[in-house]
Amino acid sequence: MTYGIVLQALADPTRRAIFERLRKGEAAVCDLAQGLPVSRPAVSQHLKVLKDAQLVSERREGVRRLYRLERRGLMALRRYVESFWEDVLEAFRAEVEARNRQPNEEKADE
Amino acid sequence: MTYGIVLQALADPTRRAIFERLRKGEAAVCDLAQGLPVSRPAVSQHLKVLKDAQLVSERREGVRRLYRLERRGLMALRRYVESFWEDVLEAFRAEVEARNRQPNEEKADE
DNA sequence: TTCATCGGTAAGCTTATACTTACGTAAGTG
DNA sequence: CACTTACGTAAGTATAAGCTTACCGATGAA
Repeated sequence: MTYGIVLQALADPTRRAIFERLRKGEAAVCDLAQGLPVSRPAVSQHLKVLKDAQLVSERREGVRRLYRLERRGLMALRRYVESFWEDVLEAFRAEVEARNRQPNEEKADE
Repeated sequence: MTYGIVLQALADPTRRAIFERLRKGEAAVCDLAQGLPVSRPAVSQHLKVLKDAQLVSERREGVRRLYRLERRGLMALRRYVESFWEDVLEAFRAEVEARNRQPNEEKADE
């Protein structure tokens, strides 16, 4: 049930850019802001959203705060997508099979 | 780069409700609207977004239009999530290994 | 202490977006 | 033909969301 907030967090392009940047390893807020067309406070706000979605986590080192990828949010999203994927594949298989069985007719349900 | 539009489409709760409803099989617009707290035109607009994201497809049957799940959008999202997932898992394994090598440091994380 | 750096938060603005009602159109029915 | 049903779209509106600047606390160095 937590995949909703994850999807919403990843819907924004700037947040995705931050998220994808963290793939290369942890980074401080000012480092992240430097590669983006938005201000540092905007990055802070985005990081809060990502953190609430458990997509990133934070660690303090002196005066800096290093952000990194966090597994839980992505795991929730993965579960959601995979369960759907199985359904979609199953529906696809059933459709192909029905088509092969009766290529000239419509299929009945169940 | 088509996963962006997919994420944005699935970020909205009403659209997710529609999407998840179609798991049970195809449905017409009026059927979908009946189970939702929004008007039928709103559902039509949401379906357009889902269709643009290749998450659903449409088929006409008489005066009705039956919508169903479409694989391509979900496939794009799945690829995105899986590639990230591998990175995250790899980072996690590396972290665990580093922790095991030097168990004396303070790592009271969990 | 004083100063600089890092970064979170508040306030305000602006655009995006999700919703509504009203209307137009295509397909089936009497 | 008229009439109904099913949808999509246009226009307008209200709220959400992302951005900015300004401000403040926390940390570390001189």
